[in-house]
Amino acid sequence: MAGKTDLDCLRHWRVEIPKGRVIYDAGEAPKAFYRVEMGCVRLQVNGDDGRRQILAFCLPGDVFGVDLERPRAMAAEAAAASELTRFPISERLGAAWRPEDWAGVVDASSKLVGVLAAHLMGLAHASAEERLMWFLDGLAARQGVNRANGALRPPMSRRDIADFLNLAPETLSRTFSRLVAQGLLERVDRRQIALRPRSLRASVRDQELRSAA
Amino acid sequence: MAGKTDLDCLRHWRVEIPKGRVIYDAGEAPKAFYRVEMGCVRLQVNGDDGRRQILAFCLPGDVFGVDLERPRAMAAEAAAASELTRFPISERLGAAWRPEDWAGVVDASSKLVGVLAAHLMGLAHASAEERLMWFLDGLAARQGVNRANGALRPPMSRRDIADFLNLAPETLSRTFSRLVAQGLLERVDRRQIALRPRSLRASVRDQELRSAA
DNA sequence: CGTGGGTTTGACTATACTCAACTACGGTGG
DNA sequence: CCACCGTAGTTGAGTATAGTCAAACCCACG
Repeated sequence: MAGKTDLDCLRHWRVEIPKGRVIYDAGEAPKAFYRVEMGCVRLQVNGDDGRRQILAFCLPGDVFGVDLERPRAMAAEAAAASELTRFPISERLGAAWRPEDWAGVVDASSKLVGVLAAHLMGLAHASAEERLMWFLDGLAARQGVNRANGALRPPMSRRDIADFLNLAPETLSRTFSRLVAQGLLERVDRRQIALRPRSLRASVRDQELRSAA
Repeated sequence: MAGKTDLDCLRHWRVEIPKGRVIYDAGEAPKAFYRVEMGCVRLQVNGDDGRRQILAFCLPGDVFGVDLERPRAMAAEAAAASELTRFPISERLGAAWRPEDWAGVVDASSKLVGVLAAHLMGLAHASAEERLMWFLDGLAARQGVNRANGALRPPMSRRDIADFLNLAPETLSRTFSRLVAQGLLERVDRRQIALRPRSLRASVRDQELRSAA
């Protein structure tokens, strides 16, 4: 969702958002779009029965809220204390925008489409273990890992991850434990996780199968 | 996904697509976007294991393929014999486009985001019965029903519906039967379905509960 | 008239959910 | 500084829902 073009030519400023704050809600008229500079924002749809589905996590560099001209289809909330750049949308929407600006917005929107498509695919026909590994791999690729020990530090709560993967929090927790038992993950400390490199996983699986046989 | 602005000012022409034909594939460079005039197009992601997830069905009036400037995240195939309007994308992407044209593209893209968000929400935490009713309600709202008997005629195969709802075809079939048994649906003929109006459903549910007690 | 793909039904299984208890951490106040 | 409390997370037992494998069926097609 990172914009390739230079959005900084548009009017913008920084804002700080505490954890849990609603940035915009579903149904609102769009007044701005945003870029994440620090922290983590979750895009979500809230069901009428209190359930929620998290559609995407936005990390530093990601642009969100570009679905203009209509009531917001989703809400955006800070999953962690965050710093954003806010790009207000004027009434005379984009009349002064250059083609590059439009292309940047289309690009961001297209990226969101790609992310949602990948998400839908990730959830489809995948077991809880596969979903979690898919999520962690994606997170590691986007946010990077500690070079020393390969540790990963998800900025969002377990609850958020569960709602993202469409799992009950209990199932997520159990799945974590199972992956640790299989040697695919390691708990570095309370909030850090070390991922076994992809290249080693096949052998781990083999051991698993051999010991089962 | 219907474009509000007048896309017809852009260069375009009609194309006919037989059922099952691939319109574009995932990973391709985008060469055009399209509007459905007749028939039905499915947007899908194909898993490496032969599985596929259908992300959206595009009906007459819907614009798709506006995710420009990047390899396609998804494939588009004709779910039924279709007629499309093709809008080619020139190399000098949109240099000659007016702001309204850009707005139209952003609008179509935003709508797709909304559709995917709704889809993700529809699949999340919903039983097979709820998913199917959600799908049929949505289809009836978009495509309309036969005024005489309220019958609905899905243009896509059961297999497509199953892949859209992330259900096994067998489960979908069973779910149809269960809803018919509950009186929420009726099979008019082989391919037509009559939906019980929303206003009557509560009473049907009540009967169901009373007979169970 | 025969063949074949898409669809329906059946029996069994596996996976994730629910309900519930328990634990560990972080923040707060004495 | 330590005790307390509340929240988030983990673990356990039982259940329910949808998936899998397998077979029958039906209409459309040649």
